[in-house]
Amino acid sequence: MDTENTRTHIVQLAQRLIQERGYNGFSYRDLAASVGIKTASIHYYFPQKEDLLLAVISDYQTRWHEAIQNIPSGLRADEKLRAYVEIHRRACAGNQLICIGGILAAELGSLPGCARKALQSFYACNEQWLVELLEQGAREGSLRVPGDVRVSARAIYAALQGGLVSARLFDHQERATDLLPCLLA
Amino acid sequence: MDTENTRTHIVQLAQRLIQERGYNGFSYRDLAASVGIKTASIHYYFPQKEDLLLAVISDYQTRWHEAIQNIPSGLRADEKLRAYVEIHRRACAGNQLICIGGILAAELGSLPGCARKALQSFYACNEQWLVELLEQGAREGSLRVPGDVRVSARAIYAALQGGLVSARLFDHQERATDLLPCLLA
DNA sequence: GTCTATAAACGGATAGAC
DNA sequence: GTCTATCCGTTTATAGAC
Repeated sequence: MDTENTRTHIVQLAQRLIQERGYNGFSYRDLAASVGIKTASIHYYFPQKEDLLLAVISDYQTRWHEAIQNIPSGLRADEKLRAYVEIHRRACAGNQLICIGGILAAELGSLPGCARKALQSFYACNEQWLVELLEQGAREGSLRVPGDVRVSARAIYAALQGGLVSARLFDHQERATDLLPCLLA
Repeated sequence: MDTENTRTHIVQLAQRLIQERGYNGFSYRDLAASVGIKTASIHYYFPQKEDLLLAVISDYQTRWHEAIQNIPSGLRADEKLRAYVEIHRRACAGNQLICIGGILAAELGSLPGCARKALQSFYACNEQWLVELLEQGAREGSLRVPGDVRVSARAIYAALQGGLVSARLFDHQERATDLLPCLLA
Protein backbone atom coordinates (compact mmCIF):
# COMPACT_ATOMS: atom_id res chain seq x y z
CA MET A 1 0.00 0.00 0.00
CA ASP A 2 1.41 3.38 -0.92
CA THR A 3 2.24 6.07 1.58
CA GLU A 4 -0.65 8.46 1.27
CA ASN A 5 -3.22 5.72 1.47
CA THR A 6 -1.76 4.21 4.61
CA ARG A 7 -1.43 7.57 6.23
CA THR A 8 -5.00 8.48 5.38
CA HIS A 9 -6.18 5.12 6.56
CA ILE A 10 -4.51 5.64 9.93
CA VAL A 11 -5.96 9.11 10.36
CA GLN A 12 -9.48 7.98 9.57
CA LEU A 13 -9.32 4.99 11.88
CA ALA A 14 -7.89 7.14 14.65
CA GLN A 15 -10.70 9.60 14.09
CA ARG A 16 -13.30 6.92 14.55
CA LEU A 17 -11.58 5.51 17.61
CA ILE A 18 -11.49 8.96 19.18
CA GLN A 19 -15.16 9.52 18.43
CA GLU A 20 -15.91 6.23 20.12
CA ARG A 21 -13.46 6.06 23.03
CA GLY A 22 -11.65 9.37 23.27
CA TYR A 23 -7.95 10.20 22.95
CA ASN A 24 -7.03 8.37 26.14
CA GLY A 25 -9.15 5.39 25.21
CA PHE A 26 -7.22 3.99 22.26
CA SER A 27 -3.64 2.98 21.59
CA TYR A 28 -1.29 2.49 18.67
CA ARG A 29 -1.94 -1.18 19.19
CA ASP A 30 -5.67 -0.83 18.48
CA LEU A 31 -4.81 1.20 15.44
CA ALA A 32 -2.23 -1.28 14.17
CA ALA A 33 -4.63 -4.17 14.50
CA SER A 34 -7.24 -2.38 12.40
CA VAL A 35 -4.90 -1.03 9.75
CA GLY A 36 -3.10 -4.34 9.48
CA ILE A 37 0.43 -3.10 10.19
CA LYS A 38 2.67 -3.00 13.26
CA THR A 39 2.78 -0.19 15.78
CA ALA A 40 6.31 0.75 14.73
CA SER A 41 4.99 1.52 11.26
CA ILE A 42 2.48 3.95 12.68
CA HIS A 43 5.31 5.76 14.41
CA TYR A 44 6.85 6.18 10.96
CA TYR A 45 3.92 8.42 10.00
CA PHE A 46 3.19 9.90 13.41
CA PRO A 47 6.27 9.77 15.65
CA GLN A 48 4.30 10.91 18.68
CA LYS A 49 0.68 10.29 19.49
CA GLU A 50 0.08 14.02 19.65
CA ASP A 51 1.20 14.34 16.01
CA LEU A 52 -1.59 11.95 15.14
CA LEU A 53 -4.04 13.91 17.28
CA LEU A 54 -3.31 17.14 15.45
CA ALA A 55 -3.58 15.42 12.08
CA VAL A 56 -6.94 13.97 13.06
CA ILE A 57 -8.34 17.30 14.19
CA SER A 58 -7.05 19.08 11.12
CA ASP A 59 -8.43 16.48 8.72
CA TYR A 60 -11.75 16.38 10.51
CA GLN A 61 -12.10 20.13 10.39
CA THR A 62 -11.28 20.24 6.69
CA ARG A 63 -13.88 17.65 5.77
CA TRP A 64 -16.32 19.24 8.15
CA HIS A 65 -15.92 22.56 6.48
CA GLU A 66 -16.63 20.96 3.12
CA ALA A 67 -19.79 19.31 4.44
CA ILE A 68 -21.08 22.62 5.72
CA GLN A 69 -20.32 24.36 2.44
CA ASN A 70 -22.43 21.74 0.71
CA ILE A 71 -25.57 22.88 2.49
CA PRO A 72 -27.43 24.67 -0.36
CA SER A 73 -27.15 28.41 0.16
CA GLY A 74 -30.67 28.89 -1.17
CA LEU A 75 -32.33 27.23 1.82
CA ARG A 76 -34.17 29.10 4.52
CA ALA A 77 -32.24 29.43 7.77
CA ASP A 78 -34.39 26.91 9.63
CA GLU A 79 -33.89 24.41 6.83
CA LYS A 80 -30.14 24.97 6.94
CA LEU A 81 -30.17 24.41 10.67
CA ARG A 82 -31.95 21.11 10.26
CA ALA A 83 -29.43 20.08 7.64
CA TYR A 84 -26.57 21.10 9.92
CA VAL A 85 -27.90 19.03 12.80
CA GLU A 86 -28.51 16.17 10.42
CA ILE A 87 -24.87 16.21 9.28
CA HIS A 88 -23.82 15.87 12.88
CA ARG A 89 -26.18 13.02 13.48
CA ARG A 90 -24.96 11.19 10.42
CA ALA A 91 -21.35 11.65 11.52
CA CYS A 92 -22.27 9.88 14.73
CA ALA A 93 -23.39 6.69 13.01
CA GLY A 94 -26.44 5.67 14.99
CA ASN A 95 -25.39 6.84 18.43
CA GLN A 96 -22.21 4.81 18.70
CA LEU A 97 -20.04 7.90 18.24
CA ILE A 98 -19.96 11.55 19.22
CA CYS A 99 -18.33 14.56 17.59
CA ILE A 100 -14.54 14.79 17.75
CA GLY A 101 -14.85 18.35 19.02
CA GLY A 102 -17.09 17.37 21.91
CA ILE A 103 -15.12 14.41 23.17
CA LEU A 104 -11.75 16.11 22.85
CA ALA A 105 -12.92 19.32 24.50
CA ALA A 106 -14.30 17.20 27.33
CA GLU A 107 -10.93 15.47 27.70
CA LEU A 108 -9.01 18.73 27.45
CA GLY A 109 -7.38 18.38 30.87
CA SER A 110 -5.54 15.21 29.85
CA LEU A 111 -4.71 16.19 26.27
CA PRO A 112 -1.33 17.41 25.04
CA GLY A 113 -1.32 21.19 25.26
CA CYS A 114 -1.05 21.63 21.51
CA ALA A 115 -4.63 20.39 21.08
CA ARG A 116 -6.26 23.38 22.69
CA LYS A 117 -5.81 25.90 19.91
CA ALA A 118 -6.90 23.41 17.27
CA LEU A 119 -10.07 22.69 19.23
CA GLN A 120 -10.80 26.36 19.80
CA SER A 121 -10.47 26.88 16.08
CA PHE A 122 -12.87 24.03 15.39
CA TYR A 123 -15.44 25.44 17.79
CA ALA A 124 -15.00 28.98 16.51
CA CYS A 125 -15.48 27.86 12.91
CA ASN A 126 -18.79 26.21 13.73
CA GLU A 127 -19.96 29.09 15.87
CA GLN A 128 -19.18 31.57 13.13
CA TRP A 129 -21.26 29.58 10.68
CA LEU A 130 -24.12 29.63 13.20
CA VAL A 131 -23.80 33.39 13.65
CA GLU A 132 -24.38 33.87 9.95
CA LEU A 133 -27.24 31.41 10.03
CA LEU A 134 -28.91 33.30 12.87
CA GLU A 135 -28.52 36.58 11.06
CA GLN A 136 -30.25 35.10 8.06
CA GLY A 137 -32.94 33.61 10.30
CA ALA A 138 -33.55 36.98 11.96
CA ARG A 139 -33.91 38.73 8.57
CA GLU A 140 -36.31 36.09 7.33
CA GLY A 141 -38.13 35.61 10.60
CA SER A 142 -37.59 31.87 10.22
CA LEU A 143 -35.64 31.51 13.48
CA ARG A 144 -36.24 32.89 16.92
CA VAL A 145 -33.17 34.99 17.73
CA PRO A 146 -33.33 36.66 21.14
CA GLY A 147 -30.51 39.07 21.96
CA ASP A 148 -26.90 38.76 20.84
CA VAL A 149 -26.44 36.37 17.91
CA ARG A 150 -22.95 35.41 19.11
CA VAL A 151 -24.26 34.30 22.45
CA SER A 152 -27.06 32.37 20.78
CA ALA A 153 -24.64 30.73 18.36
CA ARG A 154 -22.45 29.55 21.23
CA ALA A 155 -25.47 28.26 23.12
CA ILE A 156 -26.74 26.36 20.11
CA TYR A 157 -23.40 24.76 19.41
CA ALA A 158 -22.99 23.77 23.06
CA ALA A 159 -26.50 22.33 23.05
CA LEU A 160 -25.76 20.35 19.94
CA GLN A 161 -22.53 18.89 21.31
CA GLY A 162 -24.24 18.09 24.60
CA GLY A 163 -27.15 16.58 22.71
CA LEU A 164 -24.91 14.18 20.81
CA VAL A 165 -23.36 13.05 24.09
CA SER A 166 -26.72 12.41 25.71
CA ALA A 167 -28.11 10.77 22.55
CA ARG A 168 -25.40 8.15 22.82
CA LEU A 169 -25.78 7.79 26.57
CA PHE A 170 -29.48 6.96 26.19
CA ASP A 171 -29.16 5.39 22.74
CA HIS A 172 -31.89 7.79 21.70
CA GLN A 173 -31.39 9.62 18.41
CA GLU A 174 -34.00 12.28 19.09
CA ARG A 175 -31.85 13.73 21.84
CA ALA A 176 -29.54 15.10 19.15
CA THR A 177 -32.37 17.22 17.82
CA ASP A 178 -33.98 18.30 21.08
CA LEU A 179 -32.64 21.80 20.63
CA LEU A 180 -34.58 22.40 17.42
CA PRO A 181 -38.08 23.02 18.85
CA CYS A 182 -36.61 25.72 21.07
CA LEU A 183 -35.23 27.60 18.09
CA LEU A 184 -37.84 27.36 15.39
CA ALA A 185 -40.01 30.43 15.27
CA MET B 1 -6.20 8.40 59.64
CA ASP B 2 -9.39 6.45 60.23
CA THR B 3 -11.17 4.44 57.60
CA GLU B 4 -14.07 6.63 56.66
CA ASN B 5 -11.94 9.72 56.29
CA THR B 6 -9.43 8.05 54.02
CA ARG B 7 -12.14 6.53 51.92
CA THR B 8 -13.92 9.85 51.60
CA HIS B 9 -10.67 11.57 50.82
CA ILE B 10 -9.97 9.14 47.99
CA VAL B 11 -13.44 9.55 46.53
CA GLN B 12 -13.26 13.31 46.56
CA LEU B 13 -9.82 13.44 45.01
CA ALA B 14 -10.87 10.95 42.36
CA GLN B 15 -13.88 13.11 41.68
CA ARG B 16 -11.74 16.13 41.07
CA LEU B 17 -9.29 14.22 38.91
CA ILE B 18 -12.14 12.94 36.78
CA GLN B 19 -13.59 16.42 36.42
CA GLU B 20 -10.18 17.61 35.29
CA ARG B 21 -8.80 14.74 33.21
CA GLY B 22 -11.54 12.12 32.81
CA TYR B 23 -11.66 8.51 33.88
CA ASN B 24 -8.95 7.41 31.47
CA GLY B 25 -6.79 10.38 32.37
CA PHE B 26 -5.82 9.51 35.92
CA SER B 27 -4.34 6.50 37.68
CA TYR B 28 -4.15 5.03 41.15
CA ARG B 29 -0.64 6.41 41.18
CA ASP B 30 -1.88 10.02 40.80
CA LEU B 31 -4.43 9.37 43.48
CA ALA B 32 -1.90 7.83 45.86
CA ALA B 33 0.46 10.74 45.46
CA SER B 34 -2.28 13.23 46.38
CA VAL B 35 -3.79 11.26 49.27
CA GLY B 36 -0.36 10.45 50.66
CA ILE B 37 -0.69 6.67 50.70
CA LYS B 38 0.45 3.86 48.42
CA THR B 39 -1.54 2.47 45.51
CA ALA B 40 -2.00 -0.87 47.31
CA SER B 41 -3.90 0.95 50.04
CA ILE B 42 -6.32 2.39 47.53
CA HIS B 43 -7.00 -1.11 46.29
CA TYR B 44 -7.99 -1.94 49.89
CA TYR B 45 -10.94 0.47 49.57
CA PHE B 46 -11.59 0.04 45.87
CA PRO B 47 -10.33 -3.32 44.61
CA GLN B 48 -11.02 -2.37 41.00
CA LYS B 49 -10.92 1.03 39.40
CA GLU B 50 -14.53 0.63 38.35
CA ASP B 51 -15.54 0.26 42.00
CA LEU B 52 -14.05 3.68 42.57
CA LEU B 53 -15.83 5.04 39.53
CA LEU B 54 -19.22 3.92 40.80
CA ALA B 55 -18.50 5.32 44.25
CA VAL B 56 -17.55 8.66 42.74
CA ILE B 57 -20.69 8.90 40.64
CA SER B 58 -22.91 7.86 43.53
CA ASP B 59 -21.32 10.31 45.95
CA TYR B 60 -21.42 13.12 43.41
CA GLN B 61 -25.08 12.50 42.68
CA THR B 62 -25.97 12.49 46.39
CA ARG B 63 -24.27 15.78 47.08
CA TRP B 64 -25.63 17.18 43.89
CA HIS B 65 -29.15 16.30 44.90
CA GLU B 66 -28.64 18.08 48.21
CA ALA B 67 -27.36 21.19 46.48
CA ILE B 68 -30.42 21.32 44.27
CA GLN B 69 -32.75 20.83 47.22
CA ASN B 70 -31.14 23.84 48.83
CA ILE B 71 -32.40 26.15 46.11
CA PRO B 72 -35.19 28.01 47.95
CA SER B 73 -38.56 26.70 46.77
CA GLY B 74 -40.05 30.18 47.05
CA LEU B 75 -38.03 31.56 44.13
CA ARG B 76 -39.48 32.27 40.72
CA ALA B 77 -38.57 29.70 38.08
CA ASP B 78 -36.16 31.99 36.29
CA GLU B 79 -34.39 32.72 39.56
CA LYS B 80 -34.14 29.02 40.31
CA LEU B 81 -32.66 28.42 36.89
CA ARG B 82 -30.01 31.05 37.46
CA ALA B 83 -29.20 29.44 40.82
CA TYR B 84 -29.00 26.03 39.19
CA VAL B 85 -26.58 27.21 36.54
CA GLU B 86 -24.60 29.01 39.21
CA ILE B 87 -24.19 25.79 41.22
CA HIS B 88 -22.74 24.14 38.16
CA ARG B 89 -20.36 26.97 37.55
CA ARG B 90 -19.16 26.92 41.12
CA ALA B 91 -18.62 23.14 40.95
CA CYS B 92 -16.29 23.82 38.04
CA ALA B 93 -13.95 26.03 40.00
CA GLY B 94 -13.05 28.77 37.57
CA ASN B 95 -13.08 26.78 34.34
CA GLN B 96 -10.46 24.22 35.31
CA LEU B 97 -13.08 21.49 35.68
CA ILE B 98 -16.26 20.30 34.04
CA CYS B 99 -19.19 18.31 35.39
CA ILE B 100 -18.63 14.64 36.18
CA GLY B 101 -21.74 13.78 34.20
CA GLY B 102 -20.52 15.55 31.08
CA ILE B 103 -17.01 14.18 30.97
CA LEU B 104 -18.03 10.62 31.81
CA ALA B 105 -20.87 10.57 29.31
CA ALA B 106 -18.40 11.83 26.70
CA GLU B 107 -15.99 9.00 27.59
CA LEU B 108 -18.77 6.42 27.63
CA GLY B 109 -17.24 4.27 24.90
CA SER B 110 -14.16 3.54 26.99
CA LEU B 111 -15.82 3.24 30.38
CA PRO B 112 -16.63 -0.02 32.19
CA GLY B 113 -20.14 -1.04 31.23
CA CYS B 114 -21.46 -0.61 34.75
CA ALA B 115 -21.11 3.17 34.48
CA ARG B 116 -23.84 3.62 31.92
CA LYS B 117 -26.85 3.12 34.17
CA ALA B 118 -25.39 5.34 36.87
CA LEU B 119 -24.85 8.11 34.34
CA GLN B 120 -28.30 7.74 32.87
CA SER B 121 -29.68 8.06 36.37
CA PHE B 122 -27.65 11.20 36.95
CA TYR B 123 -28.87 12.77 33.74
CA ALA B 124 -32.48 11.71 34.36
CA CYS B 125 -32.42 13.19 37.85
CA ASN B 126 -31.32 16.58 36.57
CA GLU B 127 -33.71 16.52 33.66
CA GLN B 128 -36.62 15.71 35.94
CA TRP B 129 -35.78 18.66 38.12
CA LEU B 130 -35.74 20.84 35.01
CA VAL B 131 -39.11 19.49 33.89
CA GLU B 132 -40.64 20.67 37.14
CA LEU B 133 -38.87 23.98 36.82
CA LEU B 134 -40.25 24.51 33.33
CA GLU B 135 -43.76 23.68 34.48
CA GLN B 136 -43.46 26.30 37.17
CA GLY B 137 -42.01 28.75 34.65
CA ALA B 138 -44.89 28.15 32.26
CA ARG B 139 -47.48 28.74 34.99
CA GLU B 140 -45.80 31.93 36.10
CA GLY B 141 -44.84 33.11 32.64
CA SER B 142 -41.30 33.61 33.87
CA LEU B 143 -39.74 31.20 31.37
CA ARG B 144 -40.27 30.72 27.70
CA VAL B 145 -41.45 27.12 27.28
CA PRO B 146 -42.16 26.14 23.69
CA GLY B 147 -43.68 22.70 23.16
CA ASP B 148 -42.95 19.60 25.21
CA VAL B 149 -41.35 20.36 28.58
CA ARG B 150 -39.44 17.07 28.56
CA VAL B 151 -37.79 17.91 25.27
CA SER B 152 -36.97 21.38 26.53
CA ALA B 153 -35.54 20.00 29.77
CA ARG B 154 -33.25 17.66 27.87
CA ALA B 155 -32.16 20.44 25.54
CA ILE B 156 -31.40 22.74 28.47
CA TYR B 157 -29.39 20.13 30.30
CA ALA B 158 -27.43 19.25 27.17
CA ALA B 159 -26.77 22.94 26.56
CA LEU B 160 -25.54 23.38 30.10
CA GLN B 161 -23.17 20.42 29.92
CA GLY B 162 -21.91 21.56 26.55
CA GLY B 163 -21.56 25.09 27.89
CA LEU B 164 -19.32 23.96 30.74
CA VAL B 165 -17.10 22.12 28.27
CA SER B 166 -16.76 25.14 26.02
CA ALA B 167 -16.29 27.50 28.97
CA ARG B 168 -13.20 25.55 29.94
CA LEU B 169 -11.96 25.24 26.37
CA PHE B 170 -12.01 29.03 25.95
CA ASP B 171 -11.37 29.82 29.62
CA HIS B 172 -14.43 32.02 29.40
CA GLN B 173 -16.91 31.75 32.27
CA GLU B 174 -19.78 33.41 30.43
CA ARG B 175 -20.01 30.45 28.07
CA ALA B 176 -21.54 28.45 30.92
CA THR B 177 -24.46 30.86 31.02
CA ASP B 178 -24.96 31.46 27.32
CA LEU B 179 -28.11 29.38 27.37
CA LEU B 180 -29.91 31.72 29.77
CA PRO B 181 -30.81 34.57 27.40
CA CYS B 182 -32.50 32.04 25.11
CA LEU B 183 -34.79 30.86 27.92
CA LEU B 184 -35.78 33.93 29.85
CA ALA B 185 -39.15 35.23 28.79
C1' DG C 1 7.77 1.65 4.26
C1' DT C 2 7.47 -2.14 7.13
C1' DC C 3 9.38 -5.31 10.01
C1' DT C 4 11.59 -7.51 14.53
C1' DA C 5 13.27 -6.60 18.75
C1' DT C 6 13.57 -4.08 22.60
C1' DA C 7 13.60 -0.37 25.89
C1' DA C 8 11.61 2.02 29.74
C1' DA C 9 7.83 3.61 32.01
C1' DC C 10 3.17 2.97 33.42
C1' DG C 11 -1.21 0.48 34.30
C1' DG C 12 -4.19 -2.17 37.39
C1' DA C 13 -3.89 -5.63 40.54
C1' DT C 14 -2.31 -9.21 44.32
C1' DA C 15 0.34 -11.60 48.27
C1' DG C 16 1.80 -11.34 52.50
C1' DA C 17 4.36 -8.87 56.36
C1' DC C 18 3.54 -5.54 59.97
C1' DG D 1 -5.24 -0.20 57.30
C1' DT D 2 -0.98 0.44 55.30
C1' DC D 3 3.17 -1.08 53.69
C1' DT D 4 6.86 -3.53 50.58
C1' DA D 5 7.51 -6.26 46.93
C1' DT D 6 6.14 -8.07 42.88
C1' DC D 7 3.42 -9.71 38.75
C1' DC D 8 2.33 -9.06 34.20
C1' DG D 9 0.16 -6.95 30.45
C1' DT D 10 0.13 -2.38 28.04
C1' DT D 11 1.88 1.81 26.15
C1' DT D 12 4.67 4.98 23.83
C1' DA D 13 8.70 5.12 21.54
C1' DT D 14 13.40 3.89 19.34
C1' DA D 15 17.19 1.19 16.81
C1' DG D 16 18.37 -1.14 13.12
C1' DA D 17 17.62 -4.98 9.61
C1' DC D 18 15.24 -5.84 5.26
